Amino acid sequence: MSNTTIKDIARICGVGVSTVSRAINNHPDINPETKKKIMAVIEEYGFVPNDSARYLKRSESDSIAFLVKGISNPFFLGMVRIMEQFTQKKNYAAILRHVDDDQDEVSVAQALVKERKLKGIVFLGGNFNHTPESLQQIGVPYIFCTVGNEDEFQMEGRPRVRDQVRYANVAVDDLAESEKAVLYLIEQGHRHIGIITEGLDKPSVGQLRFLGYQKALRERGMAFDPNLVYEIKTKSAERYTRENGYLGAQALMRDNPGLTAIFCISDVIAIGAIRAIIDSGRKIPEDVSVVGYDGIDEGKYCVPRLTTIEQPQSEMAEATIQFLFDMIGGKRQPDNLLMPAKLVIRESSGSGYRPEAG
Amino acid sequence: MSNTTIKDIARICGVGVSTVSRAINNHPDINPETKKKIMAVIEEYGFVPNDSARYLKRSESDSIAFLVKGISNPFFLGMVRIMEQFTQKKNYAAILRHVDDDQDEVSVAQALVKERKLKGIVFLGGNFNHTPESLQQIGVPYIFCTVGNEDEFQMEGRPRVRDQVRYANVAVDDLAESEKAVLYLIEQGHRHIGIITEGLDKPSVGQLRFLGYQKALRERGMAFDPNLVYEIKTKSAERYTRENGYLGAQALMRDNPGLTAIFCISDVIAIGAIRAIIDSGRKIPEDVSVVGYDGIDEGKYCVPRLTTIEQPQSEMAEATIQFLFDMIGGKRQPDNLLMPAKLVIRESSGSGYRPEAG
DNA sequence: TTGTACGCGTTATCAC
DNA sequence: GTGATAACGCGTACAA
Repeated sequence: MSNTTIKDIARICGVGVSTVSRAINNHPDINPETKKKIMAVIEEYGFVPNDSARYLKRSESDSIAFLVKGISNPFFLGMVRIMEQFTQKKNYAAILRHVDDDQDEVSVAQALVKERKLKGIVFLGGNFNHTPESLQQIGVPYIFCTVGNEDEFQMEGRPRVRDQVRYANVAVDDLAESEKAVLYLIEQGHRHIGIITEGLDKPSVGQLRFLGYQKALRERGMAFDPNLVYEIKTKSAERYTRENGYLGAQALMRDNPGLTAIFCISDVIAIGAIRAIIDSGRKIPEDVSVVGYDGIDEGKYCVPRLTTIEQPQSEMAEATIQFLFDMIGGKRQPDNLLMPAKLVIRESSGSGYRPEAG
Repeated sequence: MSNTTIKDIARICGVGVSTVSRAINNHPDINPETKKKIMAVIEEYGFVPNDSARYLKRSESDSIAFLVKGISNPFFLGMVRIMEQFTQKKNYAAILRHVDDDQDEVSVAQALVKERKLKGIVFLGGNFNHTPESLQQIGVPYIFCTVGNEDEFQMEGRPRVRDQVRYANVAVDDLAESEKAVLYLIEQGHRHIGIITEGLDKPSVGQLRFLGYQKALRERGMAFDPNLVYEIKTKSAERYTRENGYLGAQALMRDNPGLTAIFCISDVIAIGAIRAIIDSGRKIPEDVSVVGYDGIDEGKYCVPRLTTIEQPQSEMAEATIQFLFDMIGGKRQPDNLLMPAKLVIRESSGSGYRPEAG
């Protein structure tokens, strides 16, 4: 039977429930022999305490939660690993949860705070689209990490949430970094630079990186050509896919005979683009240069190796978790932390100067 | 304050707690106006019911859990998505949880069964190393999917768990499939086939696939050469990495001048191997052929495209979840389901016949 | 060192 | 339609 409770164990052992409880929780005030006997019975009957009851009873617990938005991003999972280790060293319990794309992570957070008496929360991924009210109701320190920053969005005169609630945020400056990537391409002599992006119609990292692309062009006095923009519009949740990169590069090459470079807002997209370029018979980087964004492992091994904006994964993870614990300890106020990313030049990009025919 | 309870809401609204409960849970027997008023107060105070208390009270709930072992395997996550949809159609709730590598998934399952009153469980990933006792204590139908099969392990006379507990299992026949891959290479004329594998000292898919490799050689009367085996021995949890594939291929090429093919027990490893081969100045597949195992998306886009054993991801997911619901409904007994995989020949493999010098 | 009794926050079962 | 009240399983004062 699966419904064994602590009472059953107590009855079987001929002791009180509190004694059984003490045995389970390694309390000091218990006769070693009694404990041994109880543990044996627990083993025999396969008794497992009901966590709901435990958490309900517990008034507080040293634990923090990692809420990852969007399944299966290897970049986040690497960060989670680092943060979990840190958490463990602080003798806190780490709770890792995925949040579906159509779920509101702040609601999940609120429920978890109540249920597990969290001390703090780290939000990973997704875009910032929360109301000041919902944020205020979280009730424990929290921090956003690698979440699309709201600051540079085109907000139609809507007041910034940041001005109403002080929330903590650790991120790379998406706009500035993608600007950096495109400036690099321009300096290499590229004059027809395509971009594969997504989410232009809403606050998103895609939008931010697109704005950086535009800014770089403007800065160098280059005209913006909508023809050079491929926007991924898949309905499905997963948009950062190789397939979309493949499709995007195909379309850009078809519509722009003079194209010599493509900036992709993610490495995975760039990998797909590379495949399409090669399949079209063009060479990388001789005919077309490709630059990605993220700095994932795959980009170091693909052929050719990918030039990319590398996000400082471990630094971000450490800064985030340190910040959270500082807030929990009352040693620091919520703040906006911008981390510097690095342009890593590898084999997928090169000069944009062409012998020129026309 | 974050400690608002249903009682507080009731008091504020001037109603009883049961009325509030009815409002929250969309019960029919409630005055629409009362409900509206209550919902407004709940909204205002940001009240969130405590899930621990809910689950504690609830005697049963139509929900099943997906326990994924090992963080971040895109293959599992694709399957989970399919199974979640199926679950939703059956009007069951799906609970997705990660299990750390050093955690026992069966223990986690037991706790979850108690806490959330599960109807069934799907275990994904990891190796089968459970005792009959622990399995029997789960108490609800469960099924292993893509879990290292125990059947072909070298068990040193230990009785098979399968003979003591009838557990359900859906998997690809790792041994037979990798045998298939190696037979293909032999038929292509390869006579010096390396293997990059892992976990030879313990029951694992690595061991199984290695056995398939050996069997293929034996079958074709080819001698087994330990020199052609590279075993990944990293301490860290992650062994299926590009880096390990890179290192493995380097070592194999160094130790075997006549090497013309490498079989890798996973696609990710194969991708790393490809990079090492190219870096060494060799051509794929002209000089060295590479075959992977899994059928991940990355293998369809890498350069060259990867020849691999493709596991039937969606078929496995569907078979698994269907089987679980059949068991829940009492319509089917636990059983062992072997799914057929497919050898997909792409660009990374070719003929092993060489002009021959020596 | 051990046992009894209460309460954690919620839902379900009753009466009203 | 609504409001008391008894569980759910556990931890913990407190008494013994």
